[in-house]
Amino acid sequence: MDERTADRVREVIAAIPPGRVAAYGDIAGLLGLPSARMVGRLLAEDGHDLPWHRVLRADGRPAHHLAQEQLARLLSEGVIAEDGRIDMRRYRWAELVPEPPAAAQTDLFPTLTD
DNA sequence: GCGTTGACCCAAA
DNA sequence: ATTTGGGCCAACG
Repeated sequence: MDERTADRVREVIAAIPPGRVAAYGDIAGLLGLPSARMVGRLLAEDGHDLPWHRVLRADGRPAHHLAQEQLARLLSEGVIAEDGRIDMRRYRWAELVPEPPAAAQTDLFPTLTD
């Protein structure tokens, strides 16, 4: 993964508003990355500056090792976990768009669509 | 090059 | 609701 792509990933994550969340796969899909693992990998080594707590797994559960801290941080900005799980339907920010439905909201991230 | 190892994802059982 | 299995892909030894 080149630096350029890494920067785009960081941009997207940094843009997630407080109180909203996104799945690793959402971000990967948004940028056209081949695998959601890449997002997790990036955060693992270089996520300290980013709002990493707003990124969770697709099922609404936090990353295994960071579960406590992540849920605590989310809670402090209004994202309530129920039984250790976040309701993605309510808090999800970015959505993966496999096939852009007509003139969709492509202006959300004009600089990232290439 | 090959085998492991992950802040992953999804369909099926 | 969980577990299993397959697919994914870069980094490391």
